[in-house]
Amino acid sequence: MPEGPSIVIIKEELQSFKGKKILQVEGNAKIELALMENKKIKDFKSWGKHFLICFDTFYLRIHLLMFGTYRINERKEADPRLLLKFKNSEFSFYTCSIKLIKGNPAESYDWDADIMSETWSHKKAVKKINSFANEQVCDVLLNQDIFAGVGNIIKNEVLFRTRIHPESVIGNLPRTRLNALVKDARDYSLQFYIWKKAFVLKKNWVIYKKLNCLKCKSKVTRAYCGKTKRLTCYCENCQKIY
DNA sequence: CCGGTTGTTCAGCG
DNA sequence: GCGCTGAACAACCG
Repeated sequence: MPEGPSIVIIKEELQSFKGKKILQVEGNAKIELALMENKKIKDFKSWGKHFLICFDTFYLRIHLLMFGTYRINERKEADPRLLLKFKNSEFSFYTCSIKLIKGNPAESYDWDADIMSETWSHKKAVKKINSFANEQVCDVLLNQDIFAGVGNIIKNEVLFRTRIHPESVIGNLPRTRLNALVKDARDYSLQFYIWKKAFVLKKNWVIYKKLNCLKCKSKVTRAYCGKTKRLTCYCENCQKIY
């Protein structure tokens, strides 16, 4: 479920609940559920992999982690972490992290760092990346302070699309290559969103979990790269190391 | 059918 | 206090 584009899709699917009054709250989240009863949902927001349910004086921050799921007007068999019931409708979240945070999310996030945001800033991202000169590209792409919403699939695909070896060191990347990387992180995330909505995301993967390189047909290398040690699929032949 | 994983946090250690 | 490692969480897919 959980890379940035998928969170934007959740936000869209829940739009009809905006402004509606919550009649009943259930779930095993370790928060004070009663606080939401008889309150109206002010807004839904997303920042990277965070999904936010906003109320007047607080908001819920939901992170789906690896296995989180949700349902709208239907239930899973498992106990919901959070179930919000309305007059003739409901939605629920499962196996996720939920925090209740006081205040307004507008002030607590760097919105320009969200890869899916209308206000995404390429320039700010480049500036931040330059302070990680000794880090590997595969780690920096997963840094949520720089690329909020980019996950392991987007990382793999972007590195292949830009022909950059995952273990390249930031300080060695020519400026044009760094710009291409940042631009494609944004472009591919928007593409991921379109493909995901059309249920054709997986079939459009070009390197992630592929056996052979689509371009040169050589065997795709699989390794747990960088400090993050996340599965990385890449082509030794087509992706240049800097 | 069982191992791996679209993710993050935290304890424990040197 | 730092960086690093491993555990914990927990469910679905191939």
